[in-house]
Amino acid sequence: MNALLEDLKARGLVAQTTADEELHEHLSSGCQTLYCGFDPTADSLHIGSLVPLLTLKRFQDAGHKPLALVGGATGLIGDPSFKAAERKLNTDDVVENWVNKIRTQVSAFIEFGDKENSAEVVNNLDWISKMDAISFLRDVGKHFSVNAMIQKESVKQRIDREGAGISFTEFSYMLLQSYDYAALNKMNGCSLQIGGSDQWGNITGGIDLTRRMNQEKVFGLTLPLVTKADGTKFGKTESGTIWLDATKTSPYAFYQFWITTLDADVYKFLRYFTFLSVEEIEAIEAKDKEIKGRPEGQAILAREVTRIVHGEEGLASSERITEALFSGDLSALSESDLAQLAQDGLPTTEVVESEKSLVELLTSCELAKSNKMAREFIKNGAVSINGEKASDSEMVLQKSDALFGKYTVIKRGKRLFNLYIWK
RNA sequence: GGAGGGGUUCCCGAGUGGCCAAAGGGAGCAGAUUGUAAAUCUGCCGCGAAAGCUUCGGUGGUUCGAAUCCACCCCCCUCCA
Repeated sequence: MNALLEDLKARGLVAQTTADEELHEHLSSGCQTLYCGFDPTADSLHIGSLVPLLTLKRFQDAGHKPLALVGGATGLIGDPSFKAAERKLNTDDVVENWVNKIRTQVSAFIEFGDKENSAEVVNNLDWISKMDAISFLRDVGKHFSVNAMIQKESVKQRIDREGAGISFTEFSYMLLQSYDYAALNKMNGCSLQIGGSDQWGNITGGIDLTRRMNQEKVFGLTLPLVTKADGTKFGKTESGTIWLDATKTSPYAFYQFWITTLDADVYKFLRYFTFLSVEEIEAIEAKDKEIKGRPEGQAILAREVTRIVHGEEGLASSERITEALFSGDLSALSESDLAQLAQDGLPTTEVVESEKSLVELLTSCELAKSNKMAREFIKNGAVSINGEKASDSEMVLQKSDALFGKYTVIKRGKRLFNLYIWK
């Protein structure tokens, strides 16, 4: 039995594996090379990629060599797996730009150097772009049966479902990803591919192709799709996707995302997203069960994950804001506390006028999408100014009323804040 | 290339000339309750203070009036070649 694999299973991180017993042996017989692909579909990865990224690190910590593959080539094609509709193609330079950003991002999660198990980042454009159409069709395509490909669950809905469809471009995606595996096996001796459970079809395709092209037996392991107990989609909030890039989702917003994790999910997420041991997590859970009232799991989860993604500083600033906004009296904050909040990344809006209506203040930032919504929020009693509930929808705020003649903190709903700085 | 079916507000999906800013569901948001949970209940859910304005793939047209009819175009699906 391999300890790493046992730990992954205990964490619920193993959805499927190929040749389970042999994989145990394989991982127990020294440093193995594994890879996981990340396709550039935006200028940043989001928390959906966190599980595979952390899993690469788990393998590295156990002595294996992780390769992070950035899909410079596959990103130009688009993975159809479990996607309801054909996707728009992005241009070369857009994808290239994204590749560079994601390469940097991915690199933060694994360790580089000159050790046997030091990580590497590879780009499949390096080998796929060298291949010509004839070789692709003869050397790769010949190994695939269309009959088998259309049976794959990952493209079924696109083939069976009335109104959907799949282009040859996207249908070919599986061949490219499969070829990646064979190529990495040949070049780097890579013998394990990991990925989300939606990648099962692509991974097994790669395993088959590697056997046929290189006569090598390689393995696959998929990670579970992260789901929430209430059935809603993981990783989205009102303000959209939770990105790993601090300029797209602030460390504070990131921290808040984890704080609001459902009780029913929090211990599972601790297993998935932190490096705390399974025993430690079980102890937290047991303790939370004893005390009634607010559990500690969410805070620990938020702290651990924010630290992993945004470092100690990002965590510290997130905690400062959270502390100030949620457990204190806003009017008790000092001028320097308020300045610090702005510094820490609390959403901030500058006000140049010397007076402005509450409705306008709300719509000038993310707090309200339209005047109508702003009035609705005020009417419902959802808005408070410096901790005081606002009830007059036609209210006008003066600069002179601001805290220290400069700051106004407006809250909408239970947990959305904006700091206004009067100039 | 031929024949047929389809593109509706975030998603699914109803709507075939006025009663349609457009049923229903989901998601989302807000209030009460609470723990910055869950469950439940209530309200909101195109813009506008209102008059009204903009929206049902695109562009034109018919009509007093169009998401609904016509023409052309774009995109998707199915079958045939």
